[in-house]
Amino acid sequence: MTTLVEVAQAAGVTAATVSNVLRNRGKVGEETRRRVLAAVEALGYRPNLMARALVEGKPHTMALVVSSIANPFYPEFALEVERAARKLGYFLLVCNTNDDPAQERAYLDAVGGALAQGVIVMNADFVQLDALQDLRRRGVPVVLCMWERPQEPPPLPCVAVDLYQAGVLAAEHLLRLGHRRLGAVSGSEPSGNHKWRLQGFIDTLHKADVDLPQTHIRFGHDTIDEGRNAAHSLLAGVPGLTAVFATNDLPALGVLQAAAELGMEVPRDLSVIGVTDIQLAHQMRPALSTVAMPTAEAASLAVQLLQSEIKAEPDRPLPMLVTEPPKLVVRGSTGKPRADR
Amino acid sequence: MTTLVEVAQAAGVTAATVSNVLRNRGKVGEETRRRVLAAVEALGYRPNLMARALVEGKPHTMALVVSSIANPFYPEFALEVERAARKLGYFLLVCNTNDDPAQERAYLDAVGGALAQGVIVMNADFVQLDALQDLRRRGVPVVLCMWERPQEPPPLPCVAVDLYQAGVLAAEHLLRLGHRRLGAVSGSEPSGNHKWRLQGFIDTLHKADVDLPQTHIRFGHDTIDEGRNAAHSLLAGVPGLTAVFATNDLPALGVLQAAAELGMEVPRDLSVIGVTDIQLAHQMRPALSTVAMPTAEAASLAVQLLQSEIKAEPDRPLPMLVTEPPKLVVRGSTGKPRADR
DNA sequence: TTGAAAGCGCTACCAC
DNA sequence: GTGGTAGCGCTTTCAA
Repeated sequence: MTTLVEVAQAAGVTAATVSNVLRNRGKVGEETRRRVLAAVEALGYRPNLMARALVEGKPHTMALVVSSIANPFYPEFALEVERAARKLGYFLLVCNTNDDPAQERAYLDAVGGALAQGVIVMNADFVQLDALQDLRRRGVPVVLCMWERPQEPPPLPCVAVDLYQAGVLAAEHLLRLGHRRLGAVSGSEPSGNHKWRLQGFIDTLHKADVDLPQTHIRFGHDTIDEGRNAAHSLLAGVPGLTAVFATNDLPALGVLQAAAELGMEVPRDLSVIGVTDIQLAHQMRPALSTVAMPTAEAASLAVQLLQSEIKAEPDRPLPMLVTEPPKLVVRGSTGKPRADR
Repeated sequence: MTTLVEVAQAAGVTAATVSNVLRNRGKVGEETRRRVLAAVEALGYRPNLMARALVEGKPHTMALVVSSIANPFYPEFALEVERAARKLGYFLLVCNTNDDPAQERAYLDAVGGALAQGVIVMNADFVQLDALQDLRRRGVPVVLCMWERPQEPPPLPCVAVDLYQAGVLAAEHLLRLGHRRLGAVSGSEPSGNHKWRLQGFIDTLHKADVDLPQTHIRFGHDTIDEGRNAAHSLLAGVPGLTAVFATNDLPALGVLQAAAELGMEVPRDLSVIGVTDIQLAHQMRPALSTVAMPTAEAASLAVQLLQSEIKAEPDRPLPMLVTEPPKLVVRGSTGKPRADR
């Protein structure tokens, strides 16, 4: 590996000068600069980022902790985070925990060990808020992203999206279409993150004097397969449903499949709506109606917030950035119920 | 941030001893060790990875360069690479280039600057083999992964999968079912990476005296949407097709959708087969028949190969690791053609 | 068994 | 403008 000193020797100057040239820190003669640049080129020199990070006291890296990169939402989100981070001059280290607490700890320790200057953690059912608080107390900038209920903030700096509102929008849409017999499929456990979305849905139905009994709800995980299974159970257990709200797009796609398997036509026999608007939502046929999260905005806010945490005084009050509200996106999977229902 | 020296002071020893305790480099008294560990715990000390990397001459990091993390294959693959890398004690830095050469260069420069010890680059139409060779000449360990034609190796260390064979398997499967009027949708340009798969398909048909004229082939990119469009064009332009081979799963899913939109039932009216076996392939309905790539194996071989490149002599001959051949996976999207066709 | 000291490659500060 | 030099936090000889 070529080092600064070698370049300096080749150019007949000293390391300090080479460094000045490379960082554009004024004070460099035009001819010297030329010679240095030539030497850099000739030797194929690349500055050692580790050394630079060490002396500057910071690696130019942010970390993003996600639970499962296999869930398509995360790559899509990571893409946006990376874009935002790069704009600010950071590399992004994607840390995939596979829902394994040990692995999450390992990554957080690494970040604590200056692997990155700070970390964005995606809010998920299993995140250990106290571990994150510990990390923050030790001085590591931490941002929790995609907190779902701005009204009840977590004990960490966070980016929040009002997803109670997502449930409201979904319910209003289905009610407006005339649905009165509804079911729901949750992509998390009853006490999990999706509870707000579900509550928004239920509350809105109630206001319209439509009931959503427990028997019309299924809980599971955030996958197509579990959505399909839940839908089979729901459609078999509760005849006459005309619409299903899934708390996420992946289970919503599963519901779509279950409907197809049962010979139901969507949206004629069953309307289906999800939440998030992942790419698959519009790529499927029928395309999925959904409540879109402001993904790119959340990603960019998270990066901004992390940067401000990196620069912030240690004991300022907990900041929370709230995104635009989610938005209804109507596609082919929702429609009026059949007149005979 | 707590440093080694602070821990040492707290424990009443010197930095060297703390280091010895932490690295388990023998020669430490039982009681000293205890005191040191206590101090580490009390101060919440985490070793600075940058400093360690600097003195050891290597960060414990590998980089993976992918063109588009939005393509679901890459996250699935990255997951396996990370798993394999972690087993060997490396962190994985996922570098997403978005098919942007400038961004790719930036990442490769960073790796050249010791951001990572070496880099695995996913083979894609746009990878710049010469840029990678330059990097390698500069002493950076580079592995090209998913080279599609072991018989014609690239000028870099690589992990190859025989995907000509994938075309062969797909063709044999369709022929065996009785298809004689076939079409193909390629997820890359005619001269792109998928040419081998397509060639395997064509050659195999020829051997069975079945022709695949140029008019039965559409070229595009590796997405659902382009697959759908290509299929619409194909099915409109060539009536009577009974089966379509897509060189990748994503376009294959697009073909499935186009068929549905045209009111064709799969596999009764049209058989569809893809290549790769991404997760979506079995999650869709009908589930997609496909030729599965040995993804996990390729990932693990890539990591192994990179590690051996990291340790290798500079001028040894170019290594190539070849995976198991791809395997046919029959699901619901292929079947016999209708008797009247 | 423990300590002292020399760097790893770089930046930043202060002389010249 | 340019050079010398002191560290950043750590590991690793080599002495004690």
